[in-house]
Amino acid sequence: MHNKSKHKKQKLSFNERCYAVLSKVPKGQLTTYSAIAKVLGSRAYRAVGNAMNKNPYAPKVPCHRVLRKDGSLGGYAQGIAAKARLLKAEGIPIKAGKVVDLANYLHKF
DNA sequence: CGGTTGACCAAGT
DNA sequence: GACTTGGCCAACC
Repeated sequence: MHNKSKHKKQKLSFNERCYAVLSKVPKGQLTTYSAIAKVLGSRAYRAVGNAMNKNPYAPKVPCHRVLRKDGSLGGYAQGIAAKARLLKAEGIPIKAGKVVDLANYLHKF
C-alpha cells in the first residue's frame, strides 16, 4: 500500500530531522555537525550538537559518527573516550583526539 | 516574548 | 597549536 503515514502534516522538530539525516550514515563513514545542518538547509550547527546530546534513538542513530569540522571529536554523552573507542572499532584511525584524515571518511548525502 | 544554554565555527591572539 | 572572542541558531523556561 501507499504510504499513508502522513494523514496530518506533522512538522518534525529540528532534532527529529537531525536524527533522520544521521541515521543514513553507515558504519565506517563520518559526518560533521555543520554538514547535518547544511543538509537540513540550516546554519544551526550548534543546535545539531544539542540534538545529539539528547538523542533518544541511540544506537540506531549513530551520533558517535558526528565530528567537528576540524576532525576533533566534539562531545559525547558517555564521554569522548567511549566515542573514540567506537570509532576505532569501526576502523577509523584517531590520533591525538582527532580523526587522521576526515575527508576520506565523510559520508556523501 | 525575552533570556539562557550548548556534543559549533571562524578568526584573532 | 592551544586559548579567547564574537557570532550563529533551535530548544527550553
